Amino acid sequence: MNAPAPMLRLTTQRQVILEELSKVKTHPTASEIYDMVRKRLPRIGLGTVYRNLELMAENGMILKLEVGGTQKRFDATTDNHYHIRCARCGKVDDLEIPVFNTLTEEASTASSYQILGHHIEFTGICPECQKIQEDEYEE
Amino acid sequence: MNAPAPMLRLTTQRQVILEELSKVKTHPTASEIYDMVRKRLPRIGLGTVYRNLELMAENGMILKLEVGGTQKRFDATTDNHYHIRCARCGKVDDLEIPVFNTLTEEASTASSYQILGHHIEFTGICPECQKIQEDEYEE
DNA sequence: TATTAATAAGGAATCATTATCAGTATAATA
DNA sequence: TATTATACTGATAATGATTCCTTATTAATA
Ligand SMILES: [Mn+2]
Ligand SMILES: [Mn+2]
Ligand SMILES: [Zn+2]
Ligand SMILES: [Zn+2]
Repeated sequence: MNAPAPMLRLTTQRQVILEELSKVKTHPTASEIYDMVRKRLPRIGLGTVYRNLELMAENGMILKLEVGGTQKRFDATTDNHYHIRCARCGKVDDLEIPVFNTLTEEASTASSYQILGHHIEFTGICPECQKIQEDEYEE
Repeated sequence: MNAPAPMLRLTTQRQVILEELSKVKTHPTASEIYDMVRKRLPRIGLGTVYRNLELMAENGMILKLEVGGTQKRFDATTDNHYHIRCARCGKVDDLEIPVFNTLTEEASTASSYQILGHHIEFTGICPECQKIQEDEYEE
């Protein structure tokens, strides 16, 4: 059996991390969140940011996105939705298309895994990077 | 303008890496591939494995999977298909359901990104881990 | 209030990956 | 074939993201 989950306290640090993450739609990395939070809590440690993001993700308060790139990203919007990542600059945006709940059922019949969920990651070039590419082509 | 892409030589190392990767369906990590290849080329360096996996992925010879977990995984099957990852042991398997080509079109209309493609990652519990969980429950 | 448990901060440690570099192999060319 | 240019290897160092560890605080509870 597993140890009982410790009860989560709503510390100042935890609260500010959640507030700052909720303010943005950019799916920031841990160190980006660290920079945001540090403006309000200059003494906070990077480890604290990591620990709390991890804990909050485990408790379903936020999403931990394991998308492409070297760093994990975080999302305060917890309802299931899809993402698109720019292949050039790495930016991650939400993609506003309906979630395919049927996919999970279809996967259940096709696999011996017990399906828990799914995530779709689109890849593309963001508008800004499209412009840059056009400029490069002219040279 | 960008420098011309250097021509790829088919070195022994590159060939053996590709052959060993093609043998398995497990989506191995770089260090797992290193272990496989070392049985045939004991002097190969880990850096060589990383370098060649990267180069072959850039040239479309293999896929570099940016799925959840701490390590990248590689796949010699380059046609578009979906994956499922065990939330407990991290194993990655193919999921045999048809690819939704319509998704890319739908994403194009919903987003200002220039869509390049998409990948679906299902999450679940693999058969082996299901058994382990049952055993744990009995205790 | 005394005790216990959760948490913070800071720093060290770990792990995956990438960069550097000197020497080697291969391909192109004279 | 000899020469030259270029891609490549293997060893090692460096980097970067994340986790771990230790001590001090803080909050909850008896
Ligand atoms: Mn999102
Ligand atoms: Mn596959
Ligand atoms: Zn971009
Ligand atoms: Zn498993």
